[in-house]
Amino acid sequence: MLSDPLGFAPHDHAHCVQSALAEAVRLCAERGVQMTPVRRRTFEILLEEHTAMGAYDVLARLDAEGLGSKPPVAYRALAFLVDQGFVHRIERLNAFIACAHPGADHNPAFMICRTCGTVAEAAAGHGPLGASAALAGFQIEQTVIEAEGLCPLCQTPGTSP
Amino acid sequence: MLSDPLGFAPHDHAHCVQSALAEAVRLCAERGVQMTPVRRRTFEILLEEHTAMGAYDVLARLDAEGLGSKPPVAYRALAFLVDQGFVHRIERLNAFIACAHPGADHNPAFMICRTCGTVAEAAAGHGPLGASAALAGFQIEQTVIEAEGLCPLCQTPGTSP
DNA sequence: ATGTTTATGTTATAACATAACAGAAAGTGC
DNA sequence: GCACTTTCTGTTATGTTATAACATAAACAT
Repeated sequence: MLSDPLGFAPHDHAHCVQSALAEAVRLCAERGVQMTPVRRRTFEILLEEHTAMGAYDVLARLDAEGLGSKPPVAYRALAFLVDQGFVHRIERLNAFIACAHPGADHNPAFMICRTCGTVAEAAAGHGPLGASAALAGFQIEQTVIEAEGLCPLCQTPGTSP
Repeated sequence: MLSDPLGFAPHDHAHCVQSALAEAVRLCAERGVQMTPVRRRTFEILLEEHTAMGAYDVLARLDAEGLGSKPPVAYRALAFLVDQGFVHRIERLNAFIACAHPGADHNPAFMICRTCGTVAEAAAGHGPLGASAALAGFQIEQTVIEAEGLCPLCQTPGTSP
């Protein structure tokens, strides 16, 4: 139940929040960067929600807790978390999601359910682009790999989460 | 010179504009949809520029030609062209680019140069997600595969296009 | 010719994002 | 500790991307 590489299965959520946060704190110390209250809380919000959230949704939560009410507050915290690899940006949704594997090697791919909005993270290399890019002489630095479709639950009508 | 699957090499541009447009017109007739003046001109602009353009950039061009000055005009034309597979949306850039292979089977991947902004289209299946998705029971409908990095020219300083 | 579908024009606003600068807090060297 | 530097936060203002909603017009079908 704790191992959930595919993301659509249920899991021990309280545990994954705690361990991801602890790991992030550890990595920050290791890297000499600061896990400040705003950053920490932003990460916690994303971990707790366990779904992709827009920057303004995160901001609303921060605001409710007195941690900042203006867009740059949320965008800065999110940028930090993305830089550190604790959070990923989902381009397709203009949204952010807590990383399922903080600290691990990173070139994530995402599966986005168009019905329920669930986003699951999967591992990916640089995908099929590796070969094309090598041929073209293109030097890949980052890849965005996102699939949209139907999650297992939403494929059988009436069972959407 | 006419065959340019990788996109970074030079090619006969006037020819590719004409043939892509003719092919699109043919496909519209075949599909019973209308290639109206706004849609046609929008496609031509993207073909001529041969680069990823924001919706508002396209709109500025349409406006200059008296074809429409309000955002929905551009967004509607672009949505139509994307639906028909004549144009692709580059999520990473919030931009649109004319398709290099109109009518062909489609699950394109893109290589985006962060220095010069050139975008090249490559073929891709559903990428590495096919396997993960199958395992997870996720039904893929569409994929976004975009790589950001340095194109061949921009890797050697001083030679950026 | 009349009704139906499809496309365009326009207003207004929503949603997403950042530049730029002022002030506060944390870390550094002495 | 104190001065200095770097980093983070607060705020104003604005820029950029995108769509809902409704009115008008053009194309198509019978």
